[in-house]
Amino acid sequence: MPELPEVETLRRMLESHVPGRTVAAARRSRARLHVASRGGGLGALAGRRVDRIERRGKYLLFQFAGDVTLLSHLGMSGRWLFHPPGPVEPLTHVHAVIEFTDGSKLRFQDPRRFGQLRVLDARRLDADASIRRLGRDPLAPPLTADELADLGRGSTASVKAVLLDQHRIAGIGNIYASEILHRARVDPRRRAGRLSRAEWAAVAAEIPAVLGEAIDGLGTTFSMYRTLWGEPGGFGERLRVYDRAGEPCLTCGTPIRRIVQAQRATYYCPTCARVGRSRGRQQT
DNA sequence: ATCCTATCCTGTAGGC
DNA sequence: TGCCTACAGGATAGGA
Repeated sequence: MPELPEVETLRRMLESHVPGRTVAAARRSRARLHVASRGGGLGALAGRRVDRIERRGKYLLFQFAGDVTLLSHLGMSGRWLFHPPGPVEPLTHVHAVIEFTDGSKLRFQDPRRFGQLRVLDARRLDADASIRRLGRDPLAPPLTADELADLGRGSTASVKAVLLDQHRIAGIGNIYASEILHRARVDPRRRAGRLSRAEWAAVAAEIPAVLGEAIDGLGTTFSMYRTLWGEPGGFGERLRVYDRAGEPCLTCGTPIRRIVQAQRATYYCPTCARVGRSRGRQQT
Protein backbone atom coordinates (compact mmCIF):
# COMPACT_ATOMS: atom_id res chain seq x y z
CA MET A 1 0.00 0.00 0.00
CA PRO A 2 2.22 2.67 1.21
CA GLU A 3 5.10 4.29 -0.54
CA LEU A 4 6.97 7.40 0.46
CA PRO A 5 4.11 9.87 -0.27
CA GLU A 6 1.58 7.86 1.72
CA VAL A 7 3.94 7.41 4.66
CA GLU A 8 4.94 11.08 4.55
CA THR A 9 1.27 12.11 4.52
CA LEU A 10 0.73 9.99 7.59
CA ARG A 11 3.84 11.39 9.23
CA ARG A 12 2.67 14.97 8.76
CA MET A 13 -0.77 14.22 10.14
CA LEU A 14 0.71 12.39 13.11
CA GLU A 15 3.24 15.17 13.67
CA SER A 16 0.49 17.77 13.98
CA HIS A 17 -1.67 15.78 16.40
CA VAL A 18 0.36 13.36 18.45
CA PRO A 19 3.50 15.01 19.89
CA GLY A 20 2.95 16.18 23.44
CA ARG A 21 0.54 13.38 24.21
CA THR A 22 1.51 10.85 26.85
CA VAL A 23 0.85 7.14 26.50
CA ALA A 24 -1.50 5.72 29.11
CA ALA A 25 -1.35 2.18 27.76
CA ALA A 26 -0.07 0.51 24.64
CA ARG A 27 -0.72 -3.06 23.72
CA ARG A 28 -0.29 -5.46 20.90
CA SER A 29 -2.99 -7.94 20.11
CA ARG A 30 -2.51 -11.65 20.04
CA ALA A 31 -2.59 -11.79 16.25
CA ARG A 32 1.03 -11.40 15.36
CA LEU A 33 2.51 -9.46 12.53
CA HIS A 34 4.59 -11.38 10.05
CA VAL A 35 7.85 -9.83 11.20
CA ALA A 36 7.90 -10.36 14.93
CA SER A 37 8.70 -7.55 17.29
CA ARG A 38 12.21 -7.35 18.64
CA GLY A 39 13.32 -5.29 21.60
CA GLY A 40 10.32 -5.76 23.81
CA GLY A 41 6.58 -5.18 23.62
CA LEU A 42 4.64 -1.96 23.40
CA GLY A 43 4.30 -1.89 27.17
CA ALA A 44 7.62 -0.02 27.23
CA LEU A 45 5.78 2.99 25.81
CA ALA A 46 3.49 3.44 28.82
CA GLY A 47 4.01 6.74 30.60
CA ARG A 48 6.14 8.17 27.82
CA ARG A 49 5.47 11.39 25.95
CA VAL A 50 5.62 11.52 22.16
CA ASP A 51 8.28 13.99 21.06
CA ARG A 52 8.10 13.84 17.29
CA ILE A 53 7.33 11.66 14.30
CA GLU A 54 10.01 10.90 11.73
CA ARG A 55 10.20 8.94 8.51
CA ARG A 56 12.97 6.88 6.94
CA GLY A 57 11.96 5.66 3.53
CA LYS A 58 8.70 3.82 4.11
CA TYR A 59 9.30 3.47 7.86
CA LEU A 60 7.61 5.68 10.44
CA LEU A 61 9.51 6.40 13.65
CA PHE A 62 7.58 7.55 16.70
CA GLN A 63 10.17 9.20 18.92
CA PHE A 64 9.29 9.10 22.61
CA ALA A 65 10.85 10.90 25.54
CA GLY A 66 13.64 8.84 27.05
CA ASP A 67 15.23 7.67 23.81
CA VAL A 68 12.56 5.14 22.94
CA THR A 69 11.51 4.68 19.32
CA LEU A 70 8.50 2.87 17.99
CA LEU A 71 9.29 1.77 14.45
CA SER A 72 6.40 1.03 12.14
CA HIS A 73 6.16 -0.23 8.59
CA LEU A 74 2.78 -0.48 6.92
CA GLY A 75 3.66 -3.37 4.63
CA MET A 76 1.00 -3.75 1.95
CA SER A 77 -2.14 -3.10 3.94
CA GLY A 78 -1.23 -1.35 7.17
CA ARG A 79 -3.03 1.74 8.49
CA TRP A 80 -2.63 4.07 11.42
CA LEU A 81 -5.93 5.56 12.52
CA PHE A 82 -6.31 8.35 15.07
CA HIS A 83 -9.38 8.60 17.27
CA PRO A 84 -10.35 11.52 19.49
CA PRO A 85 -11.54 10.68 23.01
CA GLY A 86 -14.74 8.67 22.97
CA PRO A 87 -16.00 5.31 21.76
CA VAL A 88 -14.44 3.83 18.62
CA GLU A 89 -16.00 1.50 16.11
CA PRO A 90 -14.80 -2.08 16.34
CA LEU A 91 -12.39 -3.06 13.59
CA THR A 92 -10.96 -6.37 12.46
CA HIS A 93 -7.21 -6.90 12.09
CA VAL A 94 -6.20 -4.33 14.68
CA HIS A 95 -2.76 -5.38 15.90
CA ALA A 96 -1.89 -2.56 18.22
CA VAL A 97 -3.63 0.17 20.20
CA ILE A 98 -1.90 3.15 21.81
CA GLU A 99 -4.09 5.00 24.29
CA PHE A 100 -3.13 8.46 25.43
CA THR A 101 -3.87 9.97 28.81
CA ASP A 102 -6.50 12.30 27.35
CA GLY A 103 -8.49 9.33 26.02
CA SER A 104 -7.47 9.71 22.38
CA LYS A 105 -5.92 6.70 20.72
CA LEU A 106 -4.05 5.34 17.75
CA ARG A 107 -4.90 2.01 16.21
CA PHE A 108 -2.71 0.00 13.85
CA GLN A 109 -4.73 -2.11 11.44
CA ASP A 110 -3.16 -4.51 8.95
CA PRO A 111 -5.20 -7.31 7.36
CA ARG A 112 -2.35 -8.90 5.43
CA ARG A 113 0.04 -8.67 8.37
CA PHE A 114 3.09 -7.77 6.31
CA GLY A 115 3.51 -4.70 8.49
CA GLN A 116 6.09 -4.26 11.24
CA LEU A 117 6.09 -2.78 14.72
CA ARG A 118 9.23 -2.71 16.83
CA VAL A 119 10.36 -0.83 19.90
CA LEU A 120 13.97 0.32 19.54
CA ASP A 121 16.60 2.24 21.44
CA ALA A 122 16.56 5.68 19.80
CA ARG A 123 20.31 6.04 20.32
CA ARG A 124 21.04 2.84 18.43
CA LEU A 125 18.60 2.74 15.55
CA ASP A 126 21.33 1.35 13.34
CA ALA A 127 21.32 -1.78 15.46
CA ASP A 128 18.17 -2.59 13.47
CA ALA A 129 19.30 -4.26 10.25
CA SER A 130 16.42 -3.00 8.14
CA ILE A 131 17.06 0.61 9.18
CA ARG A 132 20.80 0.30 8.84
CA ARG A 133 20.64 -1.00 5.28
CA LEU A 134 18.24 1.66 4.06
CA GLY A 135 19.41 3.79 1.16
CA ARG A 136 19.10 7.51 1.15
CA ASP A 137 15.86 9.44 1.07
CA PRO A 138 15.19 10.65 -2.48
CA LEU A 139 13.84 14.04 -1.38
CA ALA A 140 16.05 15.43 1.37
CA PRO A 141 17.97 16.67 -0.46
CA PRO A 142 16.76 15.65 -3.92
CA LEU A 143 18.84 12.95 -5.57
CA THR A 144 21.04 14.34 -8.30
CA ALA A 145 21.55 12.82 -11.71
CA ASP A 146 25.13 11.98 -10.72
CA GLU A 147 24.04 10.13 -7.60
CA LEU A 148 21.47 8.18 -9.56
CA ALA A 149 23.98 7.26 -12.24
CA ASP A 150 26.30 6.04 -9.49
CA LEU A 151 23.55 3.91 -7.99
CA GLY A 152 22.90 2.29 -11.34
CA ARG A 153 26.46 2.04 -12.56
CA GLY A 154 27.39 -1.43 -13.69
CA SER A 155 24.01 -2.87 -12.75
CA THR A 156 22.47 -5.46 -15.01
CA ALA A 157 19.14 -5.17 -13.19
CA SER A 158 16.32 -3.21 -14.76
CA VAL A 159 16.09 0.49 -14.02
CA LYS A 160 12.74 -0.19 -12.39
CA ALA A 161 14.33 -2.71 -10.02
CA VAL A 162 16.98 -0.15 -9.09
CA LEU A 163 14.37 2.49 -8.27
CA LEU A 164 12.53 -0.08 -6.14
CA ASP A 165 15.63 -1.24 -4.27
CA GLN A 166 15.26 0.23 -0.78
CA HIS A 167 18.96 -0.33 -0.11
CA ARG A 168 19.72 2.17 -2.85
CA ILE A 169 16.82 4.63 -2.61
CA ALA A 170 14.44 4.49 0.34
CA GLY A 171 10.83 5.21 -0.42
CA ILE A 172 9.92 4.54 -4.04
CA GLY A 173 7.46 1.68 -4.52
CA ASN A 174 5.67 -0.05 -7.34
CA ILE A 175 3.19 2.68 -8.27
CA TYR A 176 5.59 5.59 -8.31
CA ALA A 177 8.38 3.64 -10.03
CA SER A 178 6.11 3.25 -13.07
CA GLU A 179 4.93 6.86 -12.88
CA ILE A 180 8.45 8.27 -12.56
CA LEU A 181 9.86 6.25 -15.45
CA HIS A 182 6.91 7.08 -17.68
CA ARG A 183 7.23 10.78 -17.07
CA ALA A 184 10.99 10.56 -17.59
CA ARG A 185 10.30 8.63 -20.82
CA VAL A 186 12.54 5.74 -19.80
CA ASP A 187 11.59 2.17 -20.64
CA PRO A 188 11.32 0.30 -17.30
CA ARG A 189 12.94 -2.79 -18.85
CA ARG A 190 16.22 -1.04 -19.63
CA ARG A 191 19.25 -2.28 -17.71
CA ALA A 192 20.22 0.40 -15.23
CA GLY A 193 23.88 0.28 -16.18
CA ARG A 194 23.01 1.20 -19.76
CA LEU A 195 21.12 4.44 -19.13
CA SER A 196 22.58 7.61 -20.58
CA ARG A 197 23.41 10.65 -18.52
CA ALA A 198 20.44 12.44 -20.09
CA GLU A 199 18.10 9.64 -19.07
CA TRP A 200 19.32 9.73 -15.47
CA ALA A 201 18.83 13.48 -15.47
CA ALA A 202 15.24 13.02 -16.58
CA VAL A 203 14.64 10.41 -13.87
CA ALA A 204 16.28 12.66 -11.28
CA ALA A 205 13.93 15.47 -12.24
CA GLU A 206 10.80 13.34 -12.10
CA ILE A 207 11.44 11.71 -8.73
CA PRO A 208 10.80 14.87 -6.67
CA ALA A 209 8.13 16.02 -9.11
CA VAL A 210 6.06 12.85 -8.86
CA LEU A 211 6.62 12.23 -5.16
CA GLY A 212 5.99 15.88 -4.33
CA GLU A 213 2.74 16.02 -6.25
CA ALA A 214 1.64 12.78 -4.63
CA ILE A 215 2.38 14.18 -1.17
CA ASP A 216 0.38 17.29 -2.08
CA GLY A 217 -2.48 14.99 -3.03
CA LEU A 218 -2.23 13.11 0.29
CA GLY A 219 -1.09 9.95 -1.44
CA THR A 220 -2.61 7.39 -3.76
CA THR A 221 -5.44 5.15 -2.62
CA PHE A 222 -5.36 2.13 -4.87
CA SER A 223 -7.30 -0.02 -2.43
CA MET A 224 -6.19 -0.17 1.17
CA TYR A 225 -4.42 3.07 1.96
CA ARG A 226 -6.17 5.61 4.16
CA THR A 227 -4.94 8.72 5.90
CA LEU A 228 -4.86 9.09 9.68
CA TRP A 229 -8.54 10.04 9.49
CA GLY A 230 -9.54 7.06 7.37
CA GLU A 231 -9.85 9.12 4.18
CA PRO A 232 -8.53 8.01 0.80
CA GLY A 233 -5.69 9.89 -0.86
CA GLY A 234 -6.36 12.07 -3.89
CA PHE A 235 -3.45 11.29 -6.21
CA GLY A 236 -5.04 8.22 -7.81
CA GLU A 237 -6.81 10.26 -10.44
CA ARG A 238 -3.53 11.83 -11.44
CA LEU A 239 -1.74 8.57 -12.15
CA ARG A 240 -0.74 8.48 -15.81
CA VAL A 241 0.08 4.80 -16.31
CA TYR A 242 -0.40 2.74 -13.16
CA ASP A 243 -3.43 0.44 -13.42
CA ARG A 244 -4.30 1.94 -16.82
CA ALA A 245 -3.45 -1.04 -19.05
CA GLY A 246 -5.11 -0.68 -22.45
CA GLU A 247 -6.17 2.90 -21.83
CA PRO A 248 -4.68 5.64 -24.01
CA CYS A 249 -1.47 7.35 -22.96
CA LEU A 250 -2.37 10.89 -21.86
CA THR A 251 0.59 12.17 -23.87
CA CYS A 252 0.39 10.29 -27.16
CA GLY A 253 -2.71 8.09 -27.12
CA THR A 254 -0.85 4.80 -27.39
CA PRO A 255 -2.48 2.09 -25.26
CA ILE A 256 -0.69 1.72 -21.94
CA ARG A 257 1.05 -1.62 -21.62
CA ARG A 258 1.19 -3.85 -18.55
CA ILE A 259 4.09 -6.22 -18.11
CA VAL A 260 5.38 -8.22 -15.16
CA GLN A 261 8.84 -7.65 -13.71
CA ALA A 262 9.94 -9.65 -10.68
CA GLN A 263 6.34 -10.84 -10.25
CA ARG A 264 5.06 -7.30 -10.01
CA ALA A 265 3.08 -5.24 -12.46
CA THR A 266 4.83 -2.53 -14.45
CA TYR A 267 2.93 -0.03 -16.58
CA TYR A 268 4.46 2.07 -19.34
CA CYS A 269 3.79 3.73 -22.66
CA PRO A 270 5.91 2.03 -25.32
CA THR A 271 5.79 5.06 -27.59
CA CYS A 272 6.86 7.61 -25.00
CA ALA A 273 9.63 5.29 -23.80
CA ARG A 274 10.91 4.90 -27.35
CA VAL A 275 10.87 8.65 -27.95
CA GLY A 276 12.84 9.20 -24.75
CA ARG A 277 15.43 6.66 -25.87
CA SER A 278 16.71 9.02 -28.54
CA ARG A 279 17.12 12.01 -26.27
CA GLY A 280 20.43 13.76 -26.49
CA ARG A 281 21.15 12.54 -30.00
CA GLN A 282 18.84 15.03 -31.63
CA GLN A 283 19.79 18.24 -29.90
CA THR A 284 21.37 21.04 -31.97
C1' DA B 1 28.48 -9.14 -4.57
C1' DT B 2 24.33 -9.00 -7.37
C1' DC B 3 20.19 -10.58 -9.10
C1' DC B 4 16.02 -13.30 -9.13
C1' DT B 5 12.43 -16.31 -7.14
C1' DA B 6 9.41 -17.75 -3.78
C1' DT B 7 7.04 -16.70 0.37
C1' DC B 8 4.52 -14.59 4.08
C1' DC B 9 -1.27 -13.17 4.61
C1' DT B 10 -6.04 -11.64 3.73
C1' DG B 11 -9.39 -9.30 0.91
C1' DT B 12 -11.46 -8.27 -3.37
C1' DA B 13 -12.72 -8.37 -8.23
C1' DG B 14 -13.91 -10.86 -12.15
C1' DG B 15 -15.18 -15.10 -14.80
C1' DC B 16 -18.24 -18.88 -14.92
C1' DT C 1 -25.77 -16.89 -5.13
C1' DG C 2 -21.34 -19.45 -4.78
C1' DC C 3 -16.87 -21.12 -6.27
C1' DC C 4 -12.60 -20.44 -8.31
C1' DT C 5 -8.50 -17.89 -9.79
C1' DA C 6 -5.64 -13.87 -10.14
C1' DC C 7 -3.97 -9.99 -8.12
C1' DA C 8 -2.78 -6.33 -4.62
C1' DG C 9 1.06 -0.28 -2.64
C1' DG C 10 5.94 -4.78 0.99
C1' DA C 11 10.52 -6.85 2.55
C1' DT C 12 13.50 -10.72 2.83
C1' DA C 13 15.80 -15.35 2.88
C1' DG C 14 18.01 -18.34 -0.03
C1' DG C 15 19.74 -20.06 -4.39
C1' DA C 16 21.98 -19.19 -8.88
